[in-house]
Amino acid sequence: MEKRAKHPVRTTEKSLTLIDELNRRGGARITTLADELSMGKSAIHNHLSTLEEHGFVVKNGNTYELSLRFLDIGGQLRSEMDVYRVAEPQVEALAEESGELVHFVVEEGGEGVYLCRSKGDRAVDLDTYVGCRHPMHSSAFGKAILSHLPDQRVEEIIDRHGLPSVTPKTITSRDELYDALERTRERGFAVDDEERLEGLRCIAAPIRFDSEVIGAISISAPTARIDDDWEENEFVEQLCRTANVIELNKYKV
Amino acid sequence: MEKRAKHPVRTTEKSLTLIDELNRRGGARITTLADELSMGKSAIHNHLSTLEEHGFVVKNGNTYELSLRFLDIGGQLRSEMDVYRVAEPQVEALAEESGELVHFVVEEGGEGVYLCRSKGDRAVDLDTYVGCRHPMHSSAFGKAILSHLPDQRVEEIIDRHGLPSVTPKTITSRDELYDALERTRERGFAVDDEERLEGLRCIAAPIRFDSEVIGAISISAPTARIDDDWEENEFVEQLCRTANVIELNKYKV
DNA sequence: TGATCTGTTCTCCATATGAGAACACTATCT
DNA sequence: AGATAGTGTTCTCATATGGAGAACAGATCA
Repeated sequence: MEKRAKHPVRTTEKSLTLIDELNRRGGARITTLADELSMGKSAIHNHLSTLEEHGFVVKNGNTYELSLRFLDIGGQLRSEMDVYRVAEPQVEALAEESGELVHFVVEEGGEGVYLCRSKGDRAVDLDTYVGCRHPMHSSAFGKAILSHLPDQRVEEIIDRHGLPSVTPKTITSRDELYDALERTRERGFAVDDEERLEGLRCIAAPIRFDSEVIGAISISAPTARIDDDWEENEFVEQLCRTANVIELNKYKV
Repeated sequence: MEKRAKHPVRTTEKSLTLIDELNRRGGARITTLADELSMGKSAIHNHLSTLEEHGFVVKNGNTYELSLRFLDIGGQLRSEMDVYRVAEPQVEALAEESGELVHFVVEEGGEGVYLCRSKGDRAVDLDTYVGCRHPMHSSAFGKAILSHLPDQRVEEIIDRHGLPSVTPKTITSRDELYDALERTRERGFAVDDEERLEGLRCIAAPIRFDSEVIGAISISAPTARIDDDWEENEFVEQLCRTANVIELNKYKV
């Protein structure tokens, strides 16, 4: 259900395309961008100097880069979310207790967005970063969240993003996904058994408030350290207890 | 030395103004924005739906808000900085060791940008967040960085941002500032004695690489817990040792 | 049910955009 | 050093396009 703007502002779209391209390349020169995007040099120059004047772009020599203004805005958005403030210390505590990699994730636009990340002392070093996005169907946190969204939302999300496969075990059909969500609801937590990265298992618990999901917390570890007899798993208790603490603390805010 | 674009793209400026306004208000409706910015409703509608289509804005009911896309871009910028990757674990370690609030900051556009923040177990709760910006002259980290920048850069920064006062003790003249920078160079670390917030003292050490400053690390605590006989201060050794570790680890990247 | 808020769509003209050419630098080569 | 080939920047003007304003469509309320 991609929404198309009826009257898109083409000039703004050009600026946003430049931002995307700078983001992708980690900075670029005017000529490079002109070649790549087949726009005139003067146009690019005008856009970039406008973005620079407003602090969204910085110029190092002749290379333009996105500025930390994005981190400012993003950080502000995050710090204003009640659930983040409550979850952040708990994520750290769980990372320390479990020794593994712990994330806190919320959903936006049908994708999962990592808001917190904390590494325990033997944690694997995934290439996630605060703010990065990941599809819902191929992750434990995604299934934890989806399992408490109305079916209609789930459909919208699938329609929008599809069910792209990233490993041989990724769920790629609607039926499989709905089965997995059903099992997640029964168990109270979601699992990802190498569906997102081979050699990696994750478990995730939803964070609910007033019977609405507002995020999920997850533990990621090598297959060797997470037993796939889920009910017996030592991390499950730690995870669910932490999720519960976050839910309860949320009431105090 | 504010750079004015010779041929600003006015349409882009309008979109950026909207982003600023949404940022300031934490979301707004079309009518509100139209009244506040004295633009037509249709114009605002076109801009916002364009921004939404490109994922920079999300619509909740009739309220438009900035999306976590900003956190994505900002987080990516941060995670790609070598110095961040090296500093982050050290900031956590220093927070744990000192028990206080520790920040890692870099300079951009003449301001300090917080890249890391970690709280020790008795840390004060400042309203800083990852990505937030603060003037250089009224902070320990700022003076730590300025003290290793060429005078010409320091002048540019003062010209651009002035020396605004935030407490009675804030440095407000160039002479005072240059004296403070001189003392900082002699000591090897910078101090802020209630110059930024009454009741708060900070110490900061520059992080240098190839004789260039690339950031600073700081400890903040209530005046009662930081002795103003700086040379005797227990935190100084912890701080400078950590700064040194970061500088050395940076070579390995 | 009608009144009064919203947001959305449409049309059309004043206006801002950007291609392209000319210019000004800077670096590199001979 | 002087020539050459890259840059980024400025300028102009024909034309695409942005947005005011009006009309429309939903929502919310009395």
